Amino acid sequence: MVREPLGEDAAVELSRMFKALSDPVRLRLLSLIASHEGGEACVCELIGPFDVSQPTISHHLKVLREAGLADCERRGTWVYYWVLPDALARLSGLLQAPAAPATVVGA
Amino acid sequence: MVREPLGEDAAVELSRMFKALSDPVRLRLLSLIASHEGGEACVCELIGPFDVSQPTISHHLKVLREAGLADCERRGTWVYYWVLPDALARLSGLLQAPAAPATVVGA
DNA sequence: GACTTGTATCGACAGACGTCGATATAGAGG
DNA sequence: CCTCTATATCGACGTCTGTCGATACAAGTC
Repeated sequence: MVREPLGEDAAVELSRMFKALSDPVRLRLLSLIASHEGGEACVCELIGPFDVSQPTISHHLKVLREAGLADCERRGTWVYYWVLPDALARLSGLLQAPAAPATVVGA
Repeated sequence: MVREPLGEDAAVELSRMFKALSDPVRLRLLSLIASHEGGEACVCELIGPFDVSQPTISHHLKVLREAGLADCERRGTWVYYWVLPDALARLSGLLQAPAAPATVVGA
């Protein structure tokens, strides 16, 4: 990001991912999933911690999935979600550069 | 983020910063500023690259400022903007952990 | 002071977003 | 097959957001 200006297409794609992170409920969902044992969590464990309804949680999980930040799988009655580390790593790397102006990260 | 669930207050604050990154124009503005010589750019250089009006660019710059991602200073007729690296580094660090599950980053 | 250029603010509008209650779908178990 | 639990989808509602044109403000120049 600090090396060269972001292209228009790249900016559109990246902004979609950041938009998925731009809601407090979704951020907490993501961190609940990521910090959960085994790196995955059942939806039924993700409803209690919030003051919003079950359909709203389901909506937010869908947004995270469609942004490519998480994925899920049904196992019997339950659905389990996990974070996609590569997506987060990509965003992290994008923001990282400006913070270390003197550090040679190359190679 | 992977260590422990994000608190409600922290999530609200962080989501505000991510929201500032959730628009393609703002992402490109930020990268234009960051990649500009000297790490800062005059507003007059930030209008040409976009298809939106000058008031819209001014609005987006204000959003970046209010999110704590950038700051500005007037010098005579012109106003210069620069990125606040610490803010980006904080977001970067938050997203970084899940990407390196086996790497010991501690110490 | 009048004029010009650079930047910010204002008011309006269309579209997107977060939320809800109601309801549909999926699978397990009687 | 009926029921129960878990999850997703639907339709509606109020609010927030990105955009614009018009205009205000700031600073330099004549």
